[in-house]
Amino acid sequence: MEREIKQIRSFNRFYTSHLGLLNQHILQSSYSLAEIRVLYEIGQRHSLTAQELSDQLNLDKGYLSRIIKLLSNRGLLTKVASASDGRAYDIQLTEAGRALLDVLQAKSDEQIDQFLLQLSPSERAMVVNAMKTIEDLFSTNYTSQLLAQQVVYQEGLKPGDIGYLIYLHGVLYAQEEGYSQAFEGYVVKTFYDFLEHYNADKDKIWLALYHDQIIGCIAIQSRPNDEAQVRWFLVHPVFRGTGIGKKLLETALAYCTETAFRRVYLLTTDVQQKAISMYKKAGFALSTSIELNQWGQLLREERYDLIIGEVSSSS
Amino acid sequence: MEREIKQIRSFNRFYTSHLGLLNQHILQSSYSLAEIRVLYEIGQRHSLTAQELSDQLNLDKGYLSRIIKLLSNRGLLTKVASASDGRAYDIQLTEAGRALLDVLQAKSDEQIDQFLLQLSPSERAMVVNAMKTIEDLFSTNYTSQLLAQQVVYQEGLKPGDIGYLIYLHGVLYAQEEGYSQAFEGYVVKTFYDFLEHYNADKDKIWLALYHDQIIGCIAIQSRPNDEAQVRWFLVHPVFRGTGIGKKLLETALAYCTETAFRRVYLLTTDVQQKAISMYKKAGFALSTSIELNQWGQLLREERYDLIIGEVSSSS
DNA sequence: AGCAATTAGTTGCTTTTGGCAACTAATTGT
DNA sequence: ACAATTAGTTGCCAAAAGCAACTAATTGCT
Repeated sequence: MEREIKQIRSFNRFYTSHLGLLNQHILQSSYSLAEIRVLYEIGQRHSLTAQELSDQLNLDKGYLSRIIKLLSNRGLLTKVASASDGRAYDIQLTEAGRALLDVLQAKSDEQIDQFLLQLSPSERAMVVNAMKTIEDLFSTNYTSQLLAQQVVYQEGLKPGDIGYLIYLHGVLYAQEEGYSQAFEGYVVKTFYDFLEHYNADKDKIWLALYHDQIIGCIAIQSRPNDEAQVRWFLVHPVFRGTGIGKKLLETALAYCTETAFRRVYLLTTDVQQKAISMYKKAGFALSTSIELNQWGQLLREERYDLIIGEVSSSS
Repeated sequence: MEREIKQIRSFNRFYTSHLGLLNQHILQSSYSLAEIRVLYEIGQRHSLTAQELSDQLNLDKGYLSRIIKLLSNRGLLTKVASASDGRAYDIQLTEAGRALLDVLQAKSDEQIDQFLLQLSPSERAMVVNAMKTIEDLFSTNYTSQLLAQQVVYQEGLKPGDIGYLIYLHGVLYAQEEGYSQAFEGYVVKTFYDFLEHYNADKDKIWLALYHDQIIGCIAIQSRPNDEAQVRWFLVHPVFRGTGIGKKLLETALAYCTETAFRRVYLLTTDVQQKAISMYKKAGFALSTSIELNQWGQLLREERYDLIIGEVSSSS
């Protein structure tokens, strides 16, 4: 936690100075930062009262009153007596105000553009994704359900995906279950096996992506005798409980049905209760289990099986 | 690009208001924002001159001079005549200044803490990573040389490292050489092989880390007959040309010498000219080469060998 | 309905903030 | 060695911003 606070503090200082640079062009215009913020806010929200502005921008109402008077004198905005409150005014931009705002915005956009040009497309994507992440997580009305709405599903792999999946397994299982480094080696082995015997007609992998980042995964690996194994079923903790796991599992099982696998099985450990309950809901039943001392833990490895066709659709 | 600019503009407004909220407690103290920023900057960088402060914080030197005088009068900082420049002063915090800064920082930390408590550990990690990314890519002194000064070297692996290394190989070789997805599968295989025959006494891997992120790597895999193979030699493009590759290679070869390997070899392709020139500088010589149609490219795979003891130290 | 309390907005007054230019003294480049 | 540059200071001034007293409309309460 200490380290995280330090990082955030550092970022705040960094971005303060960055925003300062961005706003320099405004300081060179004949308007103050506060004036521009007022213009901007009105532009954003069509019509509002001085009170709302003062709340939103944290400006003293006396100061704000003068700013509004000045902007009004210059013909950038109009005050219309409020219909519902005789004390208040609805403030709106005039055409001139809108035009000025557009010019200022274009200038600021140009600076952003200038900066973006120095980056490669993938670096740009990184920046934008990082900003989205921060905005999403900082916004007070945040729920993981909201994040989940932006998740995209995709079948198949692009370069880097396998590595990232191994990374996720290594990091998350270490963090959550205390698995040792050896577990990641095991994951490498399973992927090696998958790729070695890869059959494009039968083997499939699906990813759940949030802003191009993998946050969920499931795969079907074909086995002899029309059997199939579910592998690498994983949902990033932030996104759990939002239906992403369910969706992935459904996708994979639907595929098994249509591809005429006779039986689907999977291996898991007893610590994965959340996943196990999803398996059971989907019709899987425990078939065998063994004690293993593995990955720095004493674990019970369980095998679950599902006979296709026998599923009692319980959704 | 248009979409990206819009996203960034939105983030800037969002974070402006966020920072405004964070800074409110400072405005309630008896110091101005500028004064606090000065204190903060001095606290961060132990000792600096007014000039450096002015550059860093974008403050007018006249204004800054007065701020420094005021803070000095209040006993928060001291001016020591610079040893190297008779015009300049080294500015440092006094104990009182440090104490004040600590109090202010504690207040701001408390706010950040309050916010972080609402997030899960992995959400916190997401925020911190996103901030790091932005900071890295935005830093105006985005010269890799400067970034490289913050790079830390480390021997051995922690959970997630192998996956991340595979990820880096997959992404970078696809981006830079156009290698197909199959290349990443090959990397998985090499890691599988490494882990399968892992011998803690002989096999080693070194990482170069920037803010805990892997940006460079090299490994030594022991082979029969006192031979060793150099593997996964990689430096993230942003950090190339900063001596990180050289340092990694030197570390690995020094290890080979002291571990009494007789011969070191490595496999590479002719497109890796930058790496090859480093190998040659280190004493490696081309031994064999074959044409391969692999990973979506027509490549010449080359083997380089170095007989230990025969090295003509050319550094 | 009537009256006290509250609220939206304005204005006068004041302090603080911060920019600019002229100045001193030390340093650098040629 | 001397012009040009640089670090830092100071005087001067305008813009920015806070505070309190004020008007006029609204709300709440009995």
